[in-house]
This record gives sequence, structure tokens and C-alpha cells, in this order.
Amino acid sequence: MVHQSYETLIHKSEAVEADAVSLALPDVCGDQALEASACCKRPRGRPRAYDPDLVLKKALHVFWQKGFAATSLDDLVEATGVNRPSLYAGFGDKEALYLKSMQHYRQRISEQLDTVLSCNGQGDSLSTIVGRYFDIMIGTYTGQSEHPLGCAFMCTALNEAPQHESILEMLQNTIEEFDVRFERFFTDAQTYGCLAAHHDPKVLAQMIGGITANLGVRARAGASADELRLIAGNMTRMLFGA
Amino acid sequence: MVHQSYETLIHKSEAVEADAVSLALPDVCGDQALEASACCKRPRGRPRAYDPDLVLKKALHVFWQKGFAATSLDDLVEATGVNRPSLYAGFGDKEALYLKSMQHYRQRISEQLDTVLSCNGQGDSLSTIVGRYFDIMIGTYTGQSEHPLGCAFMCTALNEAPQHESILEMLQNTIEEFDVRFERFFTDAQTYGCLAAHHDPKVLAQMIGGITANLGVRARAGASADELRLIAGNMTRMLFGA
DNA sequence: AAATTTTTGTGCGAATTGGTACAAAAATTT
DNA sequence: AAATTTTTGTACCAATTCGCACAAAAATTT
Repeated sequence: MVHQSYETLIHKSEAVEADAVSLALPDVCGDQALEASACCKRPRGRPRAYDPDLVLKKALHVFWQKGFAATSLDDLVEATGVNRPSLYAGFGDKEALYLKSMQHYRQRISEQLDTVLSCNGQGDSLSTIVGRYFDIMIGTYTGQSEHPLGCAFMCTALNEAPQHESILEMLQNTIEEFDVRFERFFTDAQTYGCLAAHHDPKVLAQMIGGITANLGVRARAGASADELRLIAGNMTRMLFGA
Repeated sequence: MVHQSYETLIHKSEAVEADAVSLALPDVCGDQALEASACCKRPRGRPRAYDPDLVLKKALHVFWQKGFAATSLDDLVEATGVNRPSLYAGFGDKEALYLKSMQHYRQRISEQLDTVLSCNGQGDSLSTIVGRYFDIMIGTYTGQSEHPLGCAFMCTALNEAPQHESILEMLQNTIEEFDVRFERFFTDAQTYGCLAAHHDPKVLAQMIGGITANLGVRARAGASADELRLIAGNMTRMLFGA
């Protein structure tokens, strides 16, 4: 089997790469809140009948629930409403579609965290900020379905990591990003006087990671949002006081 | 699809149920350290050509690496050396074999923990005991293969939980057992004066669970035993002092 | 309106899947 | 030694798997 890197797979299909760029960059076509399709001049051929972002969201939900291996292309076709060759043309094979779905998941969380995870010494206390962080995570772990689905990375990517180099890379990448983010957060907190100097930001970041993992696991096992909030509250209190 | 409970599945095949009992109960055939087969009078038909416990161990390794869904019966036949109908006769279907393999895993860890996880106030300090606990977990997370495999529960059972009632039950059961064990450990530690009264055993148990989860995840992502020991050391120091 | 380009949708095909039927084999019991 | 019991191993089956070929469709461009 040929090794295909995570980066390669993510950018495999040109069709969606273009879309990803148009989503990431600020809208170059004007200030009006137009649909992306109505904005820039429509490309040459037959127009795409689906919204790529919505497809990723729907695909993510299937992968999240059934895992990568147990999710068939028929499942994906049924869930997204896009038929098989179109999925291939738009997103690449099953593995590429999975990776893109997980990127979608990752970015959705990342954007939420951006709104709460900063400490400049002016706003709220460390424990309330961390509390808000946990609320966000608990929300994504329990709010996507009737039955809580837990952490999509732990619940699905962990399973596949040894067999799929690209998924392993994505997993490592995600962990690294998490670590860096929280280490920076706690370093900032220290420089602004919100965190005592004797604490080690690296260690605290690891601790947050552990607690988060705990929540993700318990959610998958059926714990309710309330149960998880109780746990998160206890943890935050223990680490940062009431 | 008919619901089959975890308990039912575990005791599905009579052949191995008998073996499980003979393993769980103290050996009724005498004090000598005999092979199970050489001990009690051999049953009537053709003797089994494999060691059930060894088969479970080998099957576990495959499931651990590839996950439940991606492991085919051909994989299991190749890894165990037992052909398909014999696997079915001996352990039930793929799901039952998986559950039994995971029980094997669980018990192996449980027995190791029994040797270190007790606090009667006479022996070592809390932090060294907890340190030994983490060493055991790190050992199972990294010591089974060249590439570290992480926590078998988090890496495989989490993935299947929503689709397989029996696996979900096993997962819940395992989490519960973990919680109870550590809660008791810390309560004991408090009564023997090894842990300050202001600590909440429940919360500490959750914390240990989180750190353990963190180790299991990072191992699957490729972290070495040394890296994990560093993390575990930092955590223990933070919680219980140097 | 004809040519071009891209997406869609039906349908297929080679390979793999989990599970089982059935006869041969290997032991104990009578 | 014949009968009985259990395991083994070959061979197979129906169902599902992923991926793709190919023509029809829907848009823009000339």
C-alpha cells in the first residue's frame, strides 16, 4: 500500500479545495451577505447540487456515530443525499472524506474556543474561563444527537490510527494544537497575573487535556451533559479554586 | 436486530464458559501447578487443539491494533491459528470473541493493579503508589507491540459503543469499576492518614481517570513510554506533591 | 445554436465480508 | 472393537464492500 500523507489527502480533490479556500479567506466579492454560489462568477460546467460544507457536516455525523470502518459509502450516500461518484469527485475516497469531515469538526470547535479562551487580565477569572471552555466541549460531546456521541477524535480517529497513516498524522496534529493552545493560554494567564507563578503551564495544559478526555469518554458511555458539568466543575474547582 | 446483552454474549458459548469458570475459581483439582487439561479428567470428544486463553490474547492483539470493525474473521483465523468454525464453536461470533478478548485485557490489568493499588498506611506514600499505578498502565499502553497501541478500551470499544449495545454495556461497566476502585483507594488512604481530609476521593478518582485517559490517547498517537512517564510524573507531583 | 465543461445518476464488478454445512478426525465410553 | 461425542478443516453462500465506467444532464462559452 502506498503511503499517502495527511496533507496530501486533505487536498486531494480540487473541487472542494477551491471551496475550502473560499470559505477560509474573507469574502473577496463584496460586503453583501450573499450565498457563495451567487457571489463569484459561476464556474464553467454543471453546477454542484450540494453544499460541500453541509455534506461534510452530515458525513461527520455518520462517522461520529458508527466509526470510520463501519461506515459504508451507502451510509454516506444516504446521509448526505449525494450519490457515490459525486462524493468521489468532490471529496476523494472514503478516507479523504473522513479527514475532511474531521477537519470540519476540528474547525467548528476551534472557532468556538477562540471566543472564550483568552486571558488578558481584564475579564473573568481563570476558573470561569476554563468553565466556559468545558461547557463548549460538553456541548459538542452531548448536543449532536439524542444519545451523546462523545469526542469524535477519541471515539473514531483513535481506533483507526495504527492502520491509516493519514489519520494518525491528523490525530498527532490535533493533540499538538490542543497542547500549544492551552500552554499559551496559561502562560498568558501567568503574565497577566491570573495564575500563580509556581504553576507550570505545560503541566496544566496536560491536566486540561486529561479532564477533557475523561469527559469525551464518559459522554460516549452515555453520561448526560449535567453529569459531565458536575465532573468538570469539580475538576476546575480543584485546580483553580472556587 | 435483536438486543443481546453483554452478559448474555459473554456466556454465549458453553465451551469457553467452562474454561472461564475454571480460571476464575480456585483450582479444584489439587494444589499442584498442573495444566488445566492434564488436571481434570479430559472431556468426552476430540480434544481442543488450542489454548483458549492464548487465543483470546492473540485475538485481543488484533482487535487492539485494527479495531473491532476492521478486524476480519480471516485476520483472527490467521492470528490465532484456529480456523473459523472452531472459533465460532469456542467463542461465539465476532462480537462475542471481541468481548471475551476485552475481558481478558481487563482482567490482566486488574490483577496487576491488585498488586500495587492498596493503601494501609504502613507502606509507601500515596504519590509512589500512584506512580506505580501509572507505570503499569504505561506498560500496557506501550509494551504490547513495536508501535504503542494505547488503551484498548478507549481505542476500540469507544468506537463501537453506539452501534453495539453489548460493547456499550461493557464500557460502562469498566468505567464504573475503575471509578469504584479508585474512590475506595482514596477513601482508604484518607482513613489511614495518607491523604488530607479536605480532598474528595470521588474527585481525585475522576482526576486519575482523566490522566489515564490522556496517557492512553497519547500512546495511541505514538508517544513513547518515556514521554508518558514524564507526563504521569508531572501529574502525580501536582496532585500529591513531590 | 453548437461546442465545451463539469456534475449527476444508474449500474456494474471484483473482492471481501460474516457465518455455516458437512464430512473427516480424534478422543472417550461402552 | 464398535458406538458416541466433540473438534477440526474444507468448501461454500448470500450479502455487502469500495470504487469506477459511462451516458445523460445542466450549466457556460463561443
